[in-house]
Amino acid sequence: MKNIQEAIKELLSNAINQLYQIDWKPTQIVIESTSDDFEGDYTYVVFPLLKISKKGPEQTANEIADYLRNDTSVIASIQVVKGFINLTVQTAYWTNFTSLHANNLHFGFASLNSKENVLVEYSSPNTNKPLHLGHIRNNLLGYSVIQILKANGYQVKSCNLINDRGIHICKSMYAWLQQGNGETPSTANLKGDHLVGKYYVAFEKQHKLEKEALIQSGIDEETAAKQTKSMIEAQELLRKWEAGDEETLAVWKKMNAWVYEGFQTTYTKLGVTFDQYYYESETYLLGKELVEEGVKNGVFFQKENGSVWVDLTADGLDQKLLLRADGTSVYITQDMGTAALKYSDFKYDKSIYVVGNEQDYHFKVLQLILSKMNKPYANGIYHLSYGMVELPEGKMKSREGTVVDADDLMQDMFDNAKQITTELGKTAGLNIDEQNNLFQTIGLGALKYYLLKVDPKKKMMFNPKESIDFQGNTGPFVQYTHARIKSVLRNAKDSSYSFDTSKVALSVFEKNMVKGLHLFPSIVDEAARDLSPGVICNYCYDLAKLFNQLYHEHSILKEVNDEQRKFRLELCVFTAQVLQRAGALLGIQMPERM
RNA sequence: GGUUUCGUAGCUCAACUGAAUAGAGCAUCUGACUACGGAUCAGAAGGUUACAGGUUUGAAUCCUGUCGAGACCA
Repeated sequence: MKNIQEAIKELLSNAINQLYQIDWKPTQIVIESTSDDFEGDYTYVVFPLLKISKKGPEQTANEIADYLRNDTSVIASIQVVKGFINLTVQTAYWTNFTSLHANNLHFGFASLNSKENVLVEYSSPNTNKPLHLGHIRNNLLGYSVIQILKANGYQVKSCNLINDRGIHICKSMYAWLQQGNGETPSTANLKGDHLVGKYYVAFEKQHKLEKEALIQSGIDEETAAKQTKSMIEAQELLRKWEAGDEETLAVWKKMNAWVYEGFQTTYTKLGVTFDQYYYESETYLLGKELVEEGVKNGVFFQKENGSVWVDLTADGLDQKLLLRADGTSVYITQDMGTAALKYSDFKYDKSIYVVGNEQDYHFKVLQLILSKMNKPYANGIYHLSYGMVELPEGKMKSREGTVVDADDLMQDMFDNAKQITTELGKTAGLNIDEQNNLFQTIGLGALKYYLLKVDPKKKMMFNPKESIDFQGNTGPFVQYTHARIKSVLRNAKDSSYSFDTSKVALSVFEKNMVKGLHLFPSIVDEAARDLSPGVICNYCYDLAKLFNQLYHEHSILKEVNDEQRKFRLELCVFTAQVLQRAGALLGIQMPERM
């Protein structure tokens, strides 16, 4: 069966070309869904055509409508309102469509691995403190984008570049060595990442006290910050680390191992996974050869003191340092090297970096440099730049303790789900494991939906004092609808739901439902084009809402007309199937009951 | 100082990339069947899309300026 939009565009282009002696391809025609206030399924707006028709909007619309009325195989009726042609599709198209795809578990998805190779880097945490709300947004976004791309046929691999070295981890190490008394996650009864984070905070506290003392003694703040005992010692640890000092390396390995264990627990709870891990301790020296290569080719230039720069002023940016006078590299140098490494590992066509929008400038520079060097992987680099999660007081700051911890938040969501579910008396018949599973599914569903429904590019607000809703435009609303459908299906007596497509009448509600389902493929496509899980969220909500409206207006199981009842049951199957698979694109599970 | 992103209902977010009366949820108020699940459904109220110009048959959307917020680069 031909896609209905394509068929309509073809009819329209035929009509327009015949009437006005031009040659418009069907692909040039734009149609849209008819607004709810008017009768019809699809609408063509004639205004762009007026210069060619040399007639008024209504007259032009009527001419086209009259032409289209000759062929009723696809279009049942046409209404013209001012410059808008509203087309109503034959009912049989919708009933056939339902019967054809209700049980099609690939509906809306492209065939597997039919498109380019994509590498998605996401999460990329530092190892000196636990994950927070910002990381959750990153992780969910990365995971969901991967599922969306896979559904569109891309071959996708994921990676996580862990920032496991540098001054930040040395700070935690110093504080632990000073004050830790050999404390471990098990003796402290604390997740490893939280334990290390505790010492990071302890370091900052001590550093602040020492700094204030120095300022009291007349030293300016900037120098004071560098000259505290704790900072000097942490820098010393970093030097030892770089020199390969065994004792330092042992502490570093031990504390990082604690962190990884903690991270893994959080990742598992969130449901995210990675095909490959990169560690900065192994990649931070990369990129220097690329800098040399660039100097040789004249893409970069060297200043008298030996430092290497690239001049991006012609591209509207500044001159950018690539290698310091003492030969040490900067962030961008490493990232150049890592890009090369990733390319040799994955031979990607596209490399997506899920990183916050505070690094927009950085990625612009990275891509520009690599394309100036004519690297084959330069054009494939794409920075999926997402907005920060803000609190009512502003940005989260670990130093000021205004951080929403990832594990705490997930626990809160679990507790809320438990409380609400119990209050509603929906735990009957479930054993403890099943209950905990359910609370987890609902709590995480609410959290994931909440974070993913917002356009990734936009910053978003989170108020810890107002708990995330379970009603209205939320994850649990969609989950509830799915559970409700499953309940209806459990109670159904019919052995088969196949129906005669010509013997079914469509009410407004039934038709809206079918049209909603019909949209799914284009939604999956749009979500990949925009790399936006929010598109999927909004769709799930709309679809669930359509079902609930249908459910209220029509009885399904008690419908006496056999064909109509089976048709509605098939709609149930179809809707549950689409909700379940759309949810999977978001990492949200759809429970059988809740 | 330069670059850049953003500003939509009291709050949190939409708006198919320029179309018909700018839509949802939360919060507030009102209502719903002895029905297959009320975490639901129906309704009311809430808007000069920050402001001022411009382009267009048509602007929240594109252009210019102003104000405000954030981020980044010295």
